[in-house]
Amino acid sequence: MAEVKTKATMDKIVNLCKNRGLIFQGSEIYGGMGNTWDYGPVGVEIKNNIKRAWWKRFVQENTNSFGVDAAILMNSRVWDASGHTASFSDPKMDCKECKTRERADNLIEDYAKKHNLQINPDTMTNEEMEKFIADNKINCPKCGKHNWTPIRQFNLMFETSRGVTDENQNKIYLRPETAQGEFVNFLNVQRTMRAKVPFGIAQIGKAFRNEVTPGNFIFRTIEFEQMEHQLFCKEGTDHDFYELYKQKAFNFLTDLGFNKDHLRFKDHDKLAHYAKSACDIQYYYPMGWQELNGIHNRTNYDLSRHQEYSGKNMLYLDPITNEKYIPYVVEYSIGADRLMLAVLCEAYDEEQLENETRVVMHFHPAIAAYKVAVLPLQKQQSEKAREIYNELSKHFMCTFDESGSIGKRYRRQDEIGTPICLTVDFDSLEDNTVTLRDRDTMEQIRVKTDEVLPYVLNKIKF
RNA sequence: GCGGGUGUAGCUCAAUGGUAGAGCUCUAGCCUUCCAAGCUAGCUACGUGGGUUCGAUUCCCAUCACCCGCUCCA
Repeated sequence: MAEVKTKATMDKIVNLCKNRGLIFQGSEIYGGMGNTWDYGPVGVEIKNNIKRAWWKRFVQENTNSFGVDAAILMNSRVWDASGHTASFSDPKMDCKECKTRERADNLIEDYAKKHNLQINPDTMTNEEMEKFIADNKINCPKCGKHNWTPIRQFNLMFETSRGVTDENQNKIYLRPETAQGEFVNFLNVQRTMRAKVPFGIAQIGKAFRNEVTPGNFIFRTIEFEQMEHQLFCKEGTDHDFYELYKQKAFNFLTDLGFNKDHLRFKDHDKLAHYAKSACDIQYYYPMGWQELNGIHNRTNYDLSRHQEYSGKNMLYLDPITNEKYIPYVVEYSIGADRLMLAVLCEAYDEEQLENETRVVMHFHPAIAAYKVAVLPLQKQQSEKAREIYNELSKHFMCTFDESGSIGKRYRRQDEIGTPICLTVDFDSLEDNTVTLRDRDTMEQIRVKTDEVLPYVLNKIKF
């Protein structure tokens, strides 16, 4: 692997985002709210463009794929079926002596194994577990002392309630992943789109996890957006689709402008309960190699579970062979916010000019917030520049800036990655030509005003 | 969630038990025909809540947020 180099540091990215209107701390005027971030005027454009590019590649150009937008709040039984209710919540206790945290059920399990006891902590209540640990003097495995806090339930799912609250009766969850929205709509999509296996269901949407984890800016947040594609296929073809989507995922990133040396595949050491095989694509973030997206072979686990829990028949009838089977699922999932962060890091560049440093975001033009910045060289050209701005704005996002020197305005646009600066000068008023200045090369060309639109549209194509 | 550290303007940093100053940025005006020029004027801050005190940005407590480490991340 070639040596990985990047000029981006997390500090520089965070500062740029704050100063240029990309991303602000959540609830900032109230002192903030941990691990939440708000996208500003520039950031929301970039994020939307990222989502649009992804949707184009995985829905629009993928003939046998269909989009959905499922509800964030789902019937609680969904999470029973998915396994989240059981495995996303842990009974934890802290050792008051050495401050380590242990899972109570694991402590009991280890103790039972050592003493050959037939005990299953999964069937015990918290009170029973506390009593068992006290009665049997189970000590802290780290410091050997016995001074535990009471058990506290750590549920990674955000809870809320429906209607007039009656404690547990109406407890529902904010979805901890979007995938179940695709699975529960498998039958609906298949029937209404007359879809034949293999086909895909894609979704972009928010998910929520009540984690205590430090976030690394927008890398890990308690509220995040996932972009997912579930491919439903026949057992036996699953491996080939798994490899295919690994490649598609990788190509999507390189098409966005990622350097291949900043990406790598990483197979999971430990597989989740549903997965037959699992692989991440990692990106070389400022804090090191971290997961950017995952490709999982989920087998027919999810649909089988939903068949079991919902009582609905999830069998697919192959119209040619007349076979009936529950399809396998190859999942491709990428975090929109993580991708946003990776795109920012990848685009970031500093160029040393004569006496100054030029910060440039080399986004793919399709990703840039503004496609064209319209700049009157002097205020005398403002009116003409406004006309051009109004016309171009009908086709894509533009920005207008008439304050400060022209060089300063170029710098502002460089910092948010605007690919084209359009300058209106004296001659423009006479002969209807303008100067287009390229963000990456800093080269300038002179074109007729009616040539601008086709030029830009061609440039921003993804 | 635990331990340690930090918190003054958009940013980087000062000073002070008697309510704060600079540079950059930003805004307005002048000037200027294509890469952060210059001149003039201006906006903007002691994270929040208590306590001690005649008086707290400064001392104390709590809280919130951030940073580092741990823990967690099927």
